[in-house]
Amino acid sequence: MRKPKAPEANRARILQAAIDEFAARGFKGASMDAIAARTHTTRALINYYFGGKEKIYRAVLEHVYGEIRQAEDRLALDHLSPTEAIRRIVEFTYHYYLDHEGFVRLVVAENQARGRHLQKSRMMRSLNRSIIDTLRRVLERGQREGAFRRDVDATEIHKAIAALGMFNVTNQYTFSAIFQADMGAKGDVAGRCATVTDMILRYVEKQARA
Amino acid sequence: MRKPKAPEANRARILQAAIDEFAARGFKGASMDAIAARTHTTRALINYYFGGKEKIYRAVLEHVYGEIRQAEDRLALDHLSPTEAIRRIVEFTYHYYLDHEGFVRLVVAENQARGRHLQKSRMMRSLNRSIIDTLRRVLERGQREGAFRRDVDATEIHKAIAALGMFNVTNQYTFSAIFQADMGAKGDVAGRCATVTDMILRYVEKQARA
DNA sequence: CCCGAATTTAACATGATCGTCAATTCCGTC
DNA sequence: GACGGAATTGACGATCATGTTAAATTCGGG
Repeated sequence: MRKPKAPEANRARILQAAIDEFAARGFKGASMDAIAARTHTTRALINYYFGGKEKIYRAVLEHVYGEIRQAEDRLALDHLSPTEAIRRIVEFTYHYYLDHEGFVRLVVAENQARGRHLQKSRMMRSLNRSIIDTLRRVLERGQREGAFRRDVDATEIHKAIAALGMFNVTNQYTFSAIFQADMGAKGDVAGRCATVTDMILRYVEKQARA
Repeated sequence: MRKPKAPEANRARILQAAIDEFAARGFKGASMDAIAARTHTTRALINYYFGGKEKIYRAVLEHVYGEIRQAEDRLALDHLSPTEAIRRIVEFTYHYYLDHEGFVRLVVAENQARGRHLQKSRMMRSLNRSIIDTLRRVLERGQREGAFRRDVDATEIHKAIAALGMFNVTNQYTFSAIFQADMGAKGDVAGRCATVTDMILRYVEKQARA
């Protein structure tokens, strides 16, 4: 043991502040001083811990991606019917984005940067197999039971779920301003989530309902 | 008449350069000097024409939104069956986003800024009624003919079309990096567009097909 | 041919941000 | 209680970006 002054706790607090700052302002817009201010420390200390803006940004990305994958793995789907399992996945995803706008904003910012920082992170490749596998298992089960169509691709379904769920958060400002329709966490959230669930289910199920 | 040196042509060239620069780097990331360099002029001249970074950015937004709405209005849907009309709308939107990544990136950037600049622009409100009205007319026609469900909302459908089309462009970097699936303009574009069309049609049509 | 207003340029002043480094504080250990 | 390395800070220098201003240039009209 050497110097357990506050290294771990401090590191975690700084990381959380960095998540908030990068989510709020993007990579370029975020200020190291602002992160320091959020934690009552100094810019120099953050560099001492993480080694620069790029480095701490990468740490932020890895952290938030790890969190959502972890949450996805906690979904208990085995005892649900395929239809109910899909419904649960969609609703979980829809609300996860809604409740973690910071995560969504980080993903968007990273795409605006053309994935430049993500590519430099090796750990991503392995971390994200699980959600697709989970979805694929449900789809195959539904196909075996005769409830789902045969020609649906798990990746494509995941993409649709992500797209519909993210759009509700990412485009809430322009869309609601232009079309005067509630988006994000405002208005009839449950109703809009049900619409998305319906759309996905109608696509994967063999016969239309109602 | 006073001094028609090169004001209009210059102004247009500067605006186009600004569109490219803001699309490539976002509001904060964009540099007035970079815009000037793209047009072989100087930063001071741009300020002379537009009056500052905020102002020219607003001009950029109004211009690109005007362009897409204009293109949408050129869709000739009256002689198509409701189903074919929807198909055409989806395919048009999907490809418009693909072919105008700059527009998409501007929309994303503006949402990341929480629509701060868009709100300051009065002209937006009026400009964007048309696409929803067009869609609503098609849906009502389909309902009268008995092909479409009664409980579908035009705004909600437009949202879904926009979400699925935009995601293909906006999230191509993280998504394809993580899930090794082609996105954006790479891979089986036609096939992915067909998937989206299918999903929308299955949602609005009364009975599932195939 | 010259004037004056519209255009265009060069240079200035200001402020923000980042990384680094030497110096200082802190705390467990001997 | 002194030591030594980890933790933390304050200050510096360099870079970059923005808006302004005063000067210079251009061109149509008188």
